[in-house]
Amino acid sequence: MAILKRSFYLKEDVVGIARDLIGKHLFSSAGGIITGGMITETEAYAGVTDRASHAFGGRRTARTEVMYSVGGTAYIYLCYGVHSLFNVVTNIEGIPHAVLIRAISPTKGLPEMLQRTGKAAPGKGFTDGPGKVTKALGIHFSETGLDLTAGAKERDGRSIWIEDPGTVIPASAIEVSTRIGVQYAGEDALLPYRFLYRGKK
DNA sequence: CGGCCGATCCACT
DNA sequence: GTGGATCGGCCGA
Repeated sequence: MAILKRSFYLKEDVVGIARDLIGKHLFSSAGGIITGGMITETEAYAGVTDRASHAFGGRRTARTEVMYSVGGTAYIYLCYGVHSLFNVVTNIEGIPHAVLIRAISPTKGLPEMLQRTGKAAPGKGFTDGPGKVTKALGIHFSETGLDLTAGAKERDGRSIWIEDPGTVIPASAIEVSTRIGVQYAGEDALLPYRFLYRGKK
């Protein structure tokens, strides 16, 4: 597998990147322990014109500043005071596009993921939500701003990266729908910006 | 500085 | 199906 290069993240079509991230593999290294899995659910957040985005209207705050970083940067924030949500920043520096990783299918480091989540076995509902993905991978919102293109090179004992297994996911295996939990976004809540991997079809 | 709220999850009915 | 947890960020005063 090859680590996704900067060029993958620099494209301006954030919705296309969200779709292309389905089937890629997300990895996390913490203190030498590597965990990861295939990305099976994503959502695109289209920056200043998207009411559901934290950067809507060009808002810049200490938290959202990371969204304006160069594509290939991790934007991780705390949601509901409990969950760290992991996003991939896309597009060139200055354009706050991002893709939320909502679910993965575990492929590496399963024992560690079970330990972190307090589960006995990876049944349904194991890593099928954005808060559960970060918990299983040991990702914390304090790690926002990490460079996703640095590979397994650790910074402060942590690193996060995405690899391309080279497998082609047919369009028929990807389901498109509206985003979750963004009712407040008005008509933007109706945009088809959510992608789910469906094994067969 | 005070108050409200969230790109969620889980326990409980 | 529903409501509570839980706390940083954001906004208004």
